[in-house]
Amino acid sequence: MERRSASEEPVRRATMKDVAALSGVSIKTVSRVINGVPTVSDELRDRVTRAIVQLDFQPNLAASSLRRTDGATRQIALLLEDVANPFSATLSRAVENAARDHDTLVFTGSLDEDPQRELELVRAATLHRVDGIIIAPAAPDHGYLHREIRTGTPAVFVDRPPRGLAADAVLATNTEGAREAVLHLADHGHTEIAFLGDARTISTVGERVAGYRAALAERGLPERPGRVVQDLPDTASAARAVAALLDSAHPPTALFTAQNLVTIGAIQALQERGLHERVAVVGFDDFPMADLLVPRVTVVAQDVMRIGALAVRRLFERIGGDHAPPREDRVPTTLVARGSGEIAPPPTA
Amino acid sequence: MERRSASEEPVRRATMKDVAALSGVSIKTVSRVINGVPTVSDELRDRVTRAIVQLDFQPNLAASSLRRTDGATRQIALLLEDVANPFSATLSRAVENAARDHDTLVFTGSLDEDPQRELELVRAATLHRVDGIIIAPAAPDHGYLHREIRTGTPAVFVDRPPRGLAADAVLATNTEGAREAVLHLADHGHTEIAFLGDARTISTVGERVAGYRAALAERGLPERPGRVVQDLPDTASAARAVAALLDSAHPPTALFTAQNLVTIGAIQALQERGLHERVAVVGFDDFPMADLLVPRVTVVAQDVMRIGALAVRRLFERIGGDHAPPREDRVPTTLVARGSGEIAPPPTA
DNA sequence: GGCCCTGTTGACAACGTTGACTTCGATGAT
DNA sequence: ATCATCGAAGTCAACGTTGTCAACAGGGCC
Repeated sequence: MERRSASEEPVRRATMKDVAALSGVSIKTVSRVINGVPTVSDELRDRVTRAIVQLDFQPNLAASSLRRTDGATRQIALLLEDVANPFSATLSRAVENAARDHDTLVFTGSLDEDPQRELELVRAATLHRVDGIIIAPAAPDHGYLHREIRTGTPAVFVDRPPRGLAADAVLATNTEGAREAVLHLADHGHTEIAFLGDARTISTVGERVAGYRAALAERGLPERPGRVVQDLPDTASAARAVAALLDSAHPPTALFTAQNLVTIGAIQALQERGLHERVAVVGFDDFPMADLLVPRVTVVAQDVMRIGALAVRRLFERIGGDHAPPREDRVPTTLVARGSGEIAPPPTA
Repeated sequence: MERRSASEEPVRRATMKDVAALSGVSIKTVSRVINGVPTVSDELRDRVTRAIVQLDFQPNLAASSLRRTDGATRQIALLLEDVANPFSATLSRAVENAARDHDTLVFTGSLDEDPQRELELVRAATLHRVDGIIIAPAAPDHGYLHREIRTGTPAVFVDRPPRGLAADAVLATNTEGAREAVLHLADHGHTEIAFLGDARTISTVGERVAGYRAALAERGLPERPGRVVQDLPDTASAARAVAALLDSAHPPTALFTAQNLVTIGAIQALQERGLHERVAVVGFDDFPMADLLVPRVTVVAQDVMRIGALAVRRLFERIGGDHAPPREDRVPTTLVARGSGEIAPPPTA
């Protein structure tokens, strides 16, 4: 009768030494087999391979990266606003997929728009000696990253460009996307179009405002005072801002909402007043369920998978030793017309 | 005139040796200061601390975990169905927050319901010597994990229990939640309630069917043939299944949709037929936008943050050396009535 | 047959850190 | 004054791997 099964006992992991002993070769030869060095005879390679399988040997990556010249750890960090929001989650998936091709694992971390948290997470990432960092930054200045880049941890920015630092960036065509959204509304007859966006400290907001203004100018429309509302941090404040606009002397007939949560807040406000079939809305950034709402929501969608894939490619070029000057890639947006952006203005303005 | 700035040159990272040299002590003393060993005089501690700051020294975690007896790497893996889906994303956030308290970074990986991918990712995780694994499994059998657990990588299951392996699990009260949902529909007058779920290989589905049947029995309602539809892998197939039910001889007046994507597919199908204000729906799992749809969607919500926090706590107990028999924690669900679940059946049945 | 070259293998040190042990001087008891 | 004791510091080896270099065997060439 067996008591607590012997298999419960913790078991030591096999090392190269064990593999070497079992296959009757030197440790170095095991190392060569593991790393695919060609100058190993077929016979030894066979013996070693069999021993590896038999012992379920996995090389110790820590020891390996400690000794190797490049010190690669096969892990990168992905720092995002919040992994629970759709944009970040999709990006995370894109990065994971691309990193898989490089046999690399991805740490994800959420910054919550908190510069302090950004510092901590970058610090944690370098402590773990990640091979590189992809970051959608929260901090207003990224000079602090210069030190990390110099010590061999390259960084690629996504969604938002670096400030106070020359580094690679993969960004959406914010200005063009916003312009297209507002032109779309104008071309459906709207002359009274409001802009709603989140914190103006976020550089994408500035670009989107610029696109909004460019479109108005292009169609010869005036920008009325109070029509550009910024610094809306969440859904609720966006809803309040829309309510205030609708109560103003000259309510807009169309809204361009420059961010996800703002779009949702705006829709809530319109629904509450029963105006969701009357006031046109185009949002920046697609979101799940956008085509289940009534009306279905027209958006300017970012190609998030592409952004992620490009960022990873760029990062691995840097990891591979590319020292070319930093580059900024822009990924085009797509207008997805679903209904809310095609609502015509009321006949009498 | 300076050419390419000297600061572009890669810089060697400081080691304990550098810190020791600068502060005039032995490497061992530096190690003691880093690890907070009390038997260091205040003066030396001061000198070392200053040198650490001056050199921006960060200990090499790889070397440390290589040498330490416990071999801790301060990283855990979180393997999920797909980080881009809301349940997984929220869980990911919960785990990240909890892990932060342990100065631990989190690798996330997506399994896509692919058992092969699960094996690969677990393998990658142990290759990186993570301190532990939290997994929402895809594979039908987890015996393979026994080896990893024995070699010192504990695993905690979330959302779905382990099979063929004794391991900790943190799960929702699936049966009770489903029962509550169906009772809710019955108590609003429905006698013709359909069940729609995803792949029956997923154990949660079985529990939810059980809850459905329990509720029917409790209210003395018969289970009509064809009313339990399973194996709906995505939104589109769920929509088709609902369409088929509505076209049947005895269409249900209420739907219990046992998973996120199924709920969304069902709503799409109802919207297409203009029945979304006629047929009652209660979904398992909350989802973003559920309260923006018309009608707003009644759901049985899981406390995902709690599940994540419990899983991390349990994992770190294991990492800390707890050898108690595996435990299964159940986290209660909450019914959130929003409208779609309170639609009454048509007067004439 | 001797020499050099090539191709395969192994011995050894080193990566940066920590555990075990030693050293040294000061303290306290006798 | 003497010796055991203790605290604070240091020395050394080891963790598991890889880079460097040396050793060796076999083959082709003169």
